[in-house]
Amino acid sequence: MKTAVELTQLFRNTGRKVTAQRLCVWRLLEGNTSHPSAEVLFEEARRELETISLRTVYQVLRELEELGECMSLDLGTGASRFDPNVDAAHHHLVCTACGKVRDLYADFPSVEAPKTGLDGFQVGSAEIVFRGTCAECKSSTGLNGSIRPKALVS
Amino acid sequence: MKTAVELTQLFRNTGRKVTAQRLCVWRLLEGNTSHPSAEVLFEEARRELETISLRTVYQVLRELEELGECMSLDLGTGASRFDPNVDAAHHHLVCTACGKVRDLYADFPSVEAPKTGLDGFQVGSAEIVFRGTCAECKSSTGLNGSIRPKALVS
DNA sequence: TTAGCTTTTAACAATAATTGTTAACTAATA
DNA sequence: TATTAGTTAACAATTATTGTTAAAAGCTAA
Repeated sequence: MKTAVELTQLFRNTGRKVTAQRLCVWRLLEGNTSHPSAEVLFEEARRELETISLRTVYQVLRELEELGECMSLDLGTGASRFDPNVDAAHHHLVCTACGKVRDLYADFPSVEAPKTGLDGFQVGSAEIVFRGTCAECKSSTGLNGSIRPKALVS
Repeated sequence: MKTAVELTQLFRNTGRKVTAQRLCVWRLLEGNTSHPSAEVLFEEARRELETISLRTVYQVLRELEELGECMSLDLGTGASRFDPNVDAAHHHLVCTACGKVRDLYADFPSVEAPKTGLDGFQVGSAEIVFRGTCAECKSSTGLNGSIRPKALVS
């Protein structure tokens, strides 16, 4: 987790200007464990910077990703989710009812690709996605909204 | 893996007519380990049934999914991939260069969610996605095309 | 402080995957 | 064979995301 000063350095060092938008998106993401989508970040950012555009949020997210400050996750919830936690190895719990994503810090020592039977496939990373129902959705009457509103309702 | 006769029964038993389109899509998927997208299945289906439409392929895939005959996978390759292997526990190797998906049959005994620290999250399934480079892409000069052409080129 | 260059914004257009819609046609089954 | 379900074509629509353009705003180096 970087400080604002370090981030500023990083922007400068990579030939980028230190703008309110870049800092804002980064600040909203920093230490954020809710895995927000671009849209959600946009809404939050607007509270601080009323004129920020969704376009800029997307741009900044992509930059932060290029800089290794966050990663985008494709968890089948419709939109990419952004995770600032790029250092610690962790996995994800995805609620199939409401789309909420939680981190799971657990060591799964056996999770490494076998040496044989890969036919030359070179494995770089392993991600585990646990799917299920979060506490709120379990106790609710199904009013939480679904993970992909339009796609699943039909 | 069902036989054509069993599939026919299944369609009839669920009040569906046994059409050439339904059988065709199912046949193309049956025992198929290439995790094709709807588009790919459409192209293959057209060789047998020149008049089949992409719309119908999507419809049939969704039906087969509802019937538990296949599952759709969201592996970050842009389009959903369809897997007829719904019985045997297995995981996936995804080539980040060309988008190819391979099955990985390996037992990862430790991969089950911990009992504690879940805060009421009820885990239903665990999927492991290994990302890396397939043999062909490793030995190629990068002419294989990327996993998400438009999205990654920019 | 200003000039210059980068960013942002707005306002669109575009793309890709997928689903919805309608009407006409075709085919399965009772 | 009549009925009903399924298919097709031909679109429109949706959602997430990126591209584009021109104008305005804002960093920053000098």
